[in-house]
Amino acid sequence: MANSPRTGGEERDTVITLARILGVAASTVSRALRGDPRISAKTRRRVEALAVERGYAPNALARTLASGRSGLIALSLGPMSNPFYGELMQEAVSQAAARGLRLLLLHAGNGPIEDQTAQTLLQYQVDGCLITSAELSSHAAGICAAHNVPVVMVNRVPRLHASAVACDNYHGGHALAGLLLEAGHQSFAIVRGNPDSSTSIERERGFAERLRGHEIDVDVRVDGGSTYDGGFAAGRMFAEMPKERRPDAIFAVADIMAMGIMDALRIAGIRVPDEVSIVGFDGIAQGAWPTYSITSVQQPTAALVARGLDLLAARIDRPGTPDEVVLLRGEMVIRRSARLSLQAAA
Amino acid sequence: MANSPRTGGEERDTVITLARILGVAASTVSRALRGDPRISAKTRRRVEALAVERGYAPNALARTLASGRSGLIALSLGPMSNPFYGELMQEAVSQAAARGLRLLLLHAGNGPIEDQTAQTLLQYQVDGCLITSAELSSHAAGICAAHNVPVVMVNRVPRLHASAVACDNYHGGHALAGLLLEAGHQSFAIVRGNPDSSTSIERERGFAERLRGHEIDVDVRVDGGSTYDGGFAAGRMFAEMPKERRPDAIFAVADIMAMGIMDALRIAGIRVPDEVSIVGFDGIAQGAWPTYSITSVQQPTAALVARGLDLLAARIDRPGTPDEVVLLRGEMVIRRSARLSLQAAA
DNA sequence: TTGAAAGCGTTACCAG
DNA sequence: CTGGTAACGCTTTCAA
Repeated sequence: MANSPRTGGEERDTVITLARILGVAASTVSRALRGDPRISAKTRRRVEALAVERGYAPNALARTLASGRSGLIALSLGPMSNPFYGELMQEAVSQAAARGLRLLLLHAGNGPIEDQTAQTLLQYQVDGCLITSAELSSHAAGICAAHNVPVVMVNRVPRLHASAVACDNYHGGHALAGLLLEAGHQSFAIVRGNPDSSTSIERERGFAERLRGHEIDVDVRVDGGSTYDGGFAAGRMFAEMPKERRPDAIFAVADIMAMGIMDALRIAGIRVPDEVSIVGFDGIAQGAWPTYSITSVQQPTAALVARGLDLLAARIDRPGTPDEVVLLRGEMVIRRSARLSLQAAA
Repeated sequence: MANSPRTGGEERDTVITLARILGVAASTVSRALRGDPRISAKTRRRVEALAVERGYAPNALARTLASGRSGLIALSLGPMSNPFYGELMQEAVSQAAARGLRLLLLHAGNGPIEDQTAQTLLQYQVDGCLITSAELSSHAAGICAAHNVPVVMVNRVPRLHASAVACDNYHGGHALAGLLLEAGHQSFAIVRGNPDSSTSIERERGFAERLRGHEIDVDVRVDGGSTYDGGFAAGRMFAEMPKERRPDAIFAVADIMAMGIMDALRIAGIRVPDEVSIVGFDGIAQGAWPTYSITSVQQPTAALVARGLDLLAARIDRPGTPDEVVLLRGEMVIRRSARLSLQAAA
């Protein structure tokens, strides 16, 4: 006798329990419960009724062992200090549940996913990985590839083989630059996030190229590390510049940095958008707070997650399916942190 | 042949693979890998060496099936719009990993945990549940109890049978009231969170009782729903009150609401702390931002999670272990949103 | 100290 | 349409 389940609790029902009660085979119960079309409607109803009556829940682990499918998706999240990841997570939890998938939380925070963590992927037989931002170590990525565990990156386009869903960052940056140009801005700054993430790079590229189309260069480029503090530091730097040399429009590649910048400027007594226009990216809820009211590009969070799960499902169901990169356009949200016309200029 | 693992990937090693290579029994490999003392040091070394060499990872699911222990902890989180839960989550992920446990994400957001979700607990044989805020439906709680799945609530003291770890909310509220009294405040308001959560109730009670000790009553009580928007609405209400009738000290039972209140007051041109003192609770990172700088009680997040996992571990290892409620004191963090002395009063 | 075999709960295959 | 049986990968009991 191998198993000694939790002492005290009543023994759980199994397919065999149900089968015995109904006088059918265990395999019949199993098939009926999964809606196998070969089972007669009558038998199916009897089985289902009994299952409900007794509160039977199939053992997902045993099922995995037998079928090779766990219904588990590994989830890795970026640092929670950026509310964007929290929003993404909530979306992921509810959408996964709706599809009958469970999320196994692998990692949250800065820094790469440790190799040791990658073991978990195998140990728990996850059907796939959903990775937002954080980089998978190449070793871990190798493990996934070797064992055919599909990987989908959300909000980042991968260097390594993996599928991805991201906002069309280039397009968003492009659009924001357009908005600022129309408002008659002359000198521009960019506050970068993580300087080697595709997200930051593409947003910057879209922005800069739109300016170049007007023969304008970005005057200042600073790294803000995708954090509030980084934004705040950048904001202080702008505040300390002599007014003539200070850019009159700033693009923070993440709203969370825009918030830091705005706070630093406010403390320095510099008025937004009267003296400086600020635009951000992500469309996090906090950006809509009245004290910030950030003009931004809203990430299509729900769609990002939905398409991410689609890609995962496709590669789970048809292992050969090639990698795919999906870009979704975000919507520009115009609020009050950037001025809209020349008249309003100082 | 039941199983058809992922097509394409090399077949994974199993205890049997290793056993065959070494010319020993599978049970020997199993025992050696788990450090069973009965295995000779020499055999153990050989097994370990081979396991490392081949990157062998035991199948956690098969292990669960045989042993009854999954190493899985179900995690349920409150709404991510309150950064406190994000902080708690990061802490939970890293501490769980350090203990060799994995987190299965059950739920995140407002609203109770659905009954259907509770099925997951059984299906995946979780060893225990860590629940922050959100209420477990009584049906779900019943399921846990019947199957002896230990439940620990973090940041909330349960009505139902379950263990709990929380900040000493009463004490925190008490301390904050003391601070405001010392500063010479005369009239007080409380902005409640979720009016029937133990968290909100205890914070309010501690605060009010300290005032009562000085024969002072709380003048205004409003519900803020533990959200920024709720705080903002409350702040607007305060701003609209005639100055003579306006409380000169406000206790928001959550920092996130304090932020909303402060923004509303700032917009109305009311100066903090010169005209009104604000204190919050939780000690979230955003509260330290220079534009807010909230005087608050810092929750001992890391300790909360650590003790929570301790309680869970205890009940997993010794199923009979009785429920326990642990209260941890938070530290008061004095910043600039509340004035400190009479002089500073308007 | 080690081996052999049974069993965990499910699904898949092959008969009927 | 349904039943029987083997198999998934591991742990555990029992025997040696």
